[in-house]
Amino acid sequence: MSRPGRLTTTSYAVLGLIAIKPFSTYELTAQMDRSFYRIWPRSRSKLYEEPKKLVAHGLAVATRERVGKRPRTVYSITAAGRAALAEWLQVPGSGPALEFEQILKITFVENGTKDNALAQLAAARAWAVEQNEVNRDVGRAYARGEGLFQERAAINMIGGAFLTDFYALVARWADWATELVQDWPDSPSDAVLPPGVADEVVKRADWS
Amino acid sequence: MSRPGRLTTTSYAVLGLIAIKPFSTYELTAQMDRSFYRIWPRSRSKLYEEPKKLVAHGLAVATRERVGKRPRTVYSITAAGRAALAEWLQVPGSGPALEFEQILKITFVENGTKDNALAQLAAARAWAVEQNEVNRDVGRAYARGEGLFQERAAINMIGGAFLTDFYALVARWADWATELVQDWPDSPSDAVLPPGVADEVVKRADWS
DNA sequence: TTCTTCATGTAATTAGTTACATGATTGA
DNA sequence: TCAATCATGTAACTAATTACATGAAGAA
Repeated sequence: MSRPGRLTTTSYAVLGLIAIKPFSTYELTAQMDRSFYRIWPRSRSKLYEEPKKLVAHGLAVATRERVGKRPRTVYSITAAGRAALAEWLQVPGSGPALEFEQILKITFVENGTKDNALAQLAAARAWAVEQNEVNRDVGRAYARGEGLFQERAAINMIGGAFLTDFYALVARWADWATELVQDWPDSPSDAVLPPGVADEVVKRADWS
Repeated sequence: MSRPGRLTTTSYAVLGLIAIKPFSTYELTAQMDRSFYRIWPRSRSKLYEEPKKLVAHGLAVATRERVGKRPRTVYSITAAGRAALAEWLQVPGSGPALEFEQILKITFVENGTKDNALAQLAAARAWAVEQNEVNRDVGRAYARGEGLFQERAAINMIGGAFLTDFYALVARWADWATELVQDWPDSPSDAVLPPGVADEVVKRADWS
């Protein structure tokens, strides 16, 4: 009776995809890129494993097809799968978790130079610009009615708007920080906070 | 000569901490919470392993002390360690990675109810309020000159400001999304995008 | 003196990534 | 017909988490 591994958030993410329509594993990886990769990043190879778990739990069924002499597997959701999804949606998800290596490096920049800090900030801003351009183009296409799965537009907008604002935040923050750091002395450990800056930032936290 | 594992970003984060001053492993876990946990979250047990790797690489030295009859280990950085840190600061870090399960659930909420979506949004807002209150209190204490390691204030402000703005973003986004979702029909799969919303969001992406 | 919280770790397990391998299709 | 790219996976490895265990110190 081979214990199938426990279902993880990633399992449900895959289950959510095949709830839209059946997908082959390869198609799943493509869909991940477009649907949840930016809020739930996982490697491609995961998407070859997870569906097997779903099948073991009876939440999906696998259909073997062949393309030429090459086999491929298409996964479809079962009734039990839909029920499991609905239940999963009822349990509160966890709040956002952030990994931000560029800030981490700035946190320890006293062991390096002011230029190191400026470079990390520039990289962060460039990252935001790049992400934003992709995001904006997809959004525009969608607004023109060109996107895939248009019937999901209202739902997708919720997450899309968050990312839009997030990229803008990263860029604005990088600009703000760059101005501050430019006034630092060469050695970051000698940097002092200009008067008023701390208060101004604290004031931005005054909404809750 | 037992191959020590490769150094990861987490290794350097720990190295950055002991560069401030020597810490015992337990103190390291406490420092992590206050310094980098929110931008580089790792479990406590990691902080018992990583220093051993640093020692194996010659970047730190371990001093065995005892408290009563109980031993403890204090780690200090070496000259090679400082050099390694400085070098690490020169390589560009990766951009922010986000994991946001609440949005993930909203993405697949067509398999559930409108209330499911509203509940996820409420949870997200509550999360932001909670994080913000802690963050704001720490910031205020710092502004009054009460925080630990005040000499690092200018540096810490950079990352602190990002988090401040991030929490505000999450809350404002949740409010915005809640208003939208409240107008949905009961079944999320029937939701349609009100005219103008898509354009308005796309416009917010128009800065790069 | 007992309970709780602080302090200090190890062991077992797993989720996830990186690297590899190769068939099918298309266009130059 | 050759190269490039799309499609389809497996295997090996490891970073990270969860669960467990227990001594010290202070409070009640």
